[in-house]
Amino acid sequence: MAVTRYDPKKIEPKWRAAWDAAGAFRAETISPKPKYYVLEMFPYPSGAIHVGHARNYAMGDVIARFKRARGFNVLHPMGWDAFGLPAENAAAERGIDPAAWTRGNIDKMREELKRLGLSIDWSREFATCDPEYYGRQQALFLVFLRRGLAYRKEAEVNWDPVDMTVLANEQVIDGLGWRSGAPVERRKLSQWFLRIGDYAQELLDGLETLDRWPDKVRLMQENWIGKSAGLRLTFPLVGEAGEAGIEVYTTRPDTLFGASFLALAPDHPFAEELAARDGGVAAFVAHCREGGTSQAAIETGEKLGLDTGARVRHPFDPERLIPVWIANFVLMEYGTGAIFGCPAHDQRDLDFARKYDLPVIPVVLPPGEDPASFHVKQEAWAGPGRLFNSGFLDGLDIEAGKRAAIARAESEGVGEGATVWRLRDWGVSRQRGWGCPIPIVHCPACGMVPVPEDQLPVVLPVLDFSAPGNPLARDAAWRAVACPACGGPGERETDTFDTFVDSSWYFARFANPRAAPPIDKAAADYWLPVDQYVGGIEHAILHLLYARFVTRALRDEGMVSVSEPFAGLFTQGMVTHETYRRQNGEWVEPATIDFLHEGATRRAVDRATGEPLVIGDAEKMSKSKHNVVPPAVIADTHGIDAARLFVLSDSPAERDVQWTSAGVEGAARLVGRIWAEFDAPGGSGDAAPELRRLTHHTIKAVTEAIEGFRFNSAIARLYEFVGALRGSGSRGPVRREALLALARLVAPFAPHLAEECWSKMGETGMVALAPWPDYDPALAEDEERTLPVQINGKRRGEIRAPAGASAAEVETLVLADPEIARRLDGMAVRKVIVVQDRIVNLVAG
RNA sequence: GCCCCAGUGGCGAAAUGGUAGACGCGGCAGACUCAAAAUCUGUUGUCCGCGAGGACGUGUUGGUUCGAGUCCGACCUGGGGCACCA
Repeated sequence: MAVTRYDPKKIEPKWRAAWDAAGAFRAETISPKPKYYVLEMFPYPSGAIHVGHARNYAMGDVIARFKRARGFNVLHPMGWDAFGLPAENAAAERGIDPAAWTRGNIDKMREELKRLGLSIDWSREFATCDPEYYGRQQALFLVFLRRGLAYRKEAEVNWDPVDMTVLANEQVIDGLGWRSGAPVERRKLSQWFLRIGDYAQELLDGLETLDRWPDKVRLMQENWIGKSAGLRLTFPLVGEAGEAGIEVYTTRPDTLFGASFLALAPDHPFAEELAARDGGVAAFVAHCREGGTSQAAIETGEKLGLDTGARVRHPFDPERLIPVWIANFVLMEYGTGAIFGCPAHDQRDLDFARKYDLPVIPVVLPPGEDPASFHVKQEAWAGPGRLFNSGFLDGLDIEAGKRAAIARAESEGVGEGATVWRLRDWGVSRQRGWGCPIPIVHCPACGMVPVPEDQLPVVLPVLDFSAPGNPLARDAAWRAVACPACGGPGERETDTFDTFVDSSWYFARFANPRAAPPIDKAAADYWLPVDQYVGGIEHAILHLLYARFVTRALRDEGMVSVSEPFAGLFTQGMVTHETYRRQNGEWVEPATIDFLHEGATRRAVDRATGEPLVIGDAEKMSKSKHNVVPPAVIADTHGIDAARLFVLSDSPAERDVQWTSAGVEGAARLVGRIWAEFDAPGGSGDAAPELRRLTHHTIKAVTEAIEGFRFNSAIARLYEFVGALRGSGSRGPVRREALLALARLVAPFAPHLAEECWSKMGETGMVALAPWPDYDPALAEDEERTLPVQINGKRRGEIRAPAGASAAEVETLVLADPEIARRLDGMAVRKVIVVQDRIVNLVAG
């Protein structure tokens, strides 16, 4: 057996130093090889790498190392999504500079990441808080401004009245500010928006081309974009002069004759107009605003309405007058901010009508119902049927009714078919200090003036978080600046960009991160799109949609050539860990626990006190639950290779994996067994043909598994191969071929081990740069097959047949087999089904 | 409420419509050891049988098929996304 014990603590750092020294993972700028761009979503520098990061980057690394071995010029970069709230919190709590805190975290995490043995081109590293990066982002914003894709409008923010600061949505907990505990108010501020809506149709259509994205993500984006087709039409106001009317949007124009009220959003212009002259309306509108739009208010919120007294005429029946209400459930941001209510065929409208005693007029007759006796009681009918009580629409089905109603509205000039999107324009202003400053100067004479490109970057000052609020807004010296247009005194914009802006173009910057322009066109044309993007499902919508939008906007400016930034997307699962609590509910660290096994049951006790602990569900690792396992601890015990093998082997890559110490020990055993094969002198027997076949079979299986992201299956094949290698007791050139193949197959998963094995075989150069092993398809399969034989679908025996034997040959063999004949027990064979090389089924009776 | 996904041994899981449970964990037995740990070997879906072997078995229930974990219908359970979206 093995002569030496495999010691990852010594071996792993040795090979990392060797890769570094050789610059092994530097991507070539110009190369005759085909390119392959692998990218994992870049991390926020929180301060520590956890096992979840390790799994994420290990997956990308497997792909990167595999593609490199397959002859691709691979780009596998790393950077830092470095702006954001945690730095501000740390700064406020500890009175330190957020920049220094972030830089410190980056330095720490870079070292931890390097310990994972990732094949990253570190020469391209950057952080979004580098002025060299965010200054170029400011230049991109100028492009958006120039193209009319950026604009300013009033929008609501969460305002903490005690801390006097704007809160991010995640800082509002149950309607209260997370620090002050004060009820959060809605405040209107003038803010910057990007016109993602201009690209709604293209972003929707583009999803069809993303055939290497998970269906789930495409579907989520489709729903988020939320295209809906309907009718926009105007109800004329009674007693108002001329064209005055209220425009509504509906997806159910077929039910127009069932309209019994109109409802306006509380902030609808006409509602505000009414409020200005009617105290009752004003009070109601104010009341609606108070309730706010907090999650709790919406979920438990009562449907409230107020009859304004105004009346409109039905567009298809001018004699019919319809009351105009204001209702708290109507949103100004969607459609026209006004709806018509058809209580008979919409549950929410029905609830509202019952509450305020409005008429319920059925206009869709469900199949099998009698028009004379059909009534809607407490449940609206949203199903199919024939229209009735509906004038010119009578007798039509719902779809025909929609078309007819739209056609009539258009011919009479009262409305038109319209498309409405759920997708809203992207609000990018944040009233935060630790972010990319928006490059605008407010000048009393010239208004809003963009900072000219040659005056970029607008650099952040040293931020003082000792007082509440946005430090940029408090920094008078930083704010004061000469107007770029007139030279008079101006003030800098104090909003910074949403951090999603930072992450929506970084992949293009990696193509040449030291280039003078934001994006080096030639380099981007070579590297983009990202061939394989890897990240968490939590970014399925926002980050991935914003990046798709920004890429298109930059394409229209001629800065990149692609429309889609990410050709392939893989969404990986999380790493979870069991949780442990004392009887009093306190969380306990796994490292301080002893586990007692009694047969198949397992108990946890406190190592120090022996107190029995409650073993809870596996949950995402988090500090608050004390179930975090830092990779450094694993590196010191089992080695990083074992950790990489374990997190990739125990579950399919897209699913969560539960971290267990037993599981890592199993992976560490595999590491030891692989090493033992290389370290052992070899057996005395010779099973050459079988080993040769198994070698080729394993190469084929592992290759296909990696290509399909089935890393768990790939590693299972490695386990089998090592087990067979040990059992074969083989020696000689066939064994050497098998070991060299094994080292190369292991390299993407356990790269340090693979290098050590490779060098043990006397190979020069590094396995990280060695080509992937080829297999001979003919050698990968057995020459003779065992075919199960079924009788009437039940397995009743098996026969041996040459690979590729024809149906007739197999049939002859089966029918001649005495055991099969016995099992047939005199039954006549009516039909023989032969699936080549797989199975035989006899239909008998 | 709408949309989507998943249910397979004690556990994580595998399986182009073709031998269900590969591989790992855990368990059991054995080897090595004074002993333990580590390591190695064997075994391990359930039931019946001394055994050869047999029956059953992929959430439930129907169907398609020579053949269904896989395809289709209904239902149950769990998970995810969206949500006063007109």
